[in-house]
Amino acid sequence: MSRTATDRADALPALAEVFREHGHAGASLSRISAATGLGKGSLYNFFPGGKDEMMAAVLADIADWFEAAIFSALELSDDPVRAIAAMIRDVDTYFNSGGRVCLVGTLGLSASRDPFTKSIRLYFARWIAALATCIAKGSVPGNEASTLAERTVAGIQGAIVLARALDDENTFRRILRHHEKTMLDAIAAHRSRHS
Amino acid sequence: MSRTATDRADALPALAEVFREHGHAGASLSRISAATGLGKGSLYNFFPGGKDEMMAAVLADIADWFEAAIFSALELSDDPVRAIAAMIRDVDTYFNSGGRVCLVGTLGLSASRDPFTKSIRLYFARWIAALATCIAKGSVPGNEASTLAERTVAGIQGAIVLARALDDENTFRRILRHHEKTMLDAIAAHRSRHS
DNA sequence: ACTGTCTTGTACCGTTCGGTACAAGAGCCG
DNA sequence: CGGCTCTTGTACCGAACGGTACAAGACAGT
Repeated sequence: MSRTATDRADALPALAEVFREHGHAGASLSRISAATGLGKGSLYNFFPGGKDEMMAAVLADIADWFEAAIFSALELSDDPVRAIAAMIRDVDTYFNSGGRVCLVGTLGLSASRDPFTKSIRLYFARWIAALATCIAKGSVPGNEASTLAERTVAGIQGAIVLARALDDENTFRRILRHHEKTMLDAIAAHRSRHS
Repeated sequence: MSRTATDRADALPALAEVFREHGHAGASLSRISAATGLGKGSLYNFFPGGKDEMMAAVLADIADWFEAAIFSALELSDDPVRAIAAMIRDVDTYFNSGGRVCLVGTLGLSASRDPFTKSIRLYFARWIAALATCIAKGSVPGNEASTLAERTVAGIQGAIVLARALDDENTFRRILRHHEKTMLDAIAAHRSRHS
């Protein structure tokens, strides 16, 4: 008995990968156990609620990471051009240029999303809102900034789907770069009009 | 014993819905049996290869439908503006404004896609190619038409993800309409430059 | 070192899984 | 109506499922 002093937080990354690859239904306890290196005993010690609690913990972890690394940066920066470029770069590395799936997005597509609908909705709503306020700081009118943010987040999700289907990282990066340019162009257009 | 004279083709729509909602892993035989109204005996009579053959049949059916209803129309029409508008309309109804998931896209995201990677890649490559040739017919240069088509298909997939996550049909339609306008604008711009 | 608490491997539970076997029944041809 | 083929419900298989129980073992406090 190793008593690894492992916090449940240490298992979350491996846990997330299993859910990403196999979905909620396909992530069996044996696969989870193999991926995390934890036996059933430890798993149910850390997550008494079973698979659903594991998924909830993973979603919360993802939400925290995005909030800290992306959303707050979008809202707090006073240089929207740099903030947008940083988001695009972070998104590219996080999703591994389309090689890594967005767990929140895929979970939302499946029928087993029911207990997590609120978390899923919040994740995307928060992303769009943060990006919209960032764009709006570049003198872009609010409603235009909102639709632009919405289209960008949707484009990122679509880029993941497409890059995975075509098994081509360049597809992902190409689409990402286009959205970056579109947002920066919008800011540039409204700024020049203001001068 | 009803001897319903049912061809396996009659079961494909219900089969597709089960796979759409629950994915390959989550679509258990009991669920499939309930959704199609066919017992295990009939299912394995029609699909001796089990779940994988069912999925393959569904994918082939989907590919046929898109080829007949969308792809060929994009390529054969000599009026790209009307063809694009028709595609947008058909896509909106087919995906039920984001209420219905794209099976090919979701399958590509999961780890159980392995036996179907070729079908998945073909589906998207075909869609992008057909849309690109249609756009190119509107005097848009080939490479620009290609990236435009790629972004549109990705945008549609992302719109499904987002509309499902936010549970809002308007999100889907809004994004769809934007892509329609973008393509038509590109055609209009290059056409006017030609006159 | 002893003890009590926390952690963990393992055995085990009932259920459901994908898949097979096959007999009973339905439709068709004569 | 008698046989023959095709279809289908049902029983059944071993394996894997999610989850529980619990004893053996590892740590911390004294």
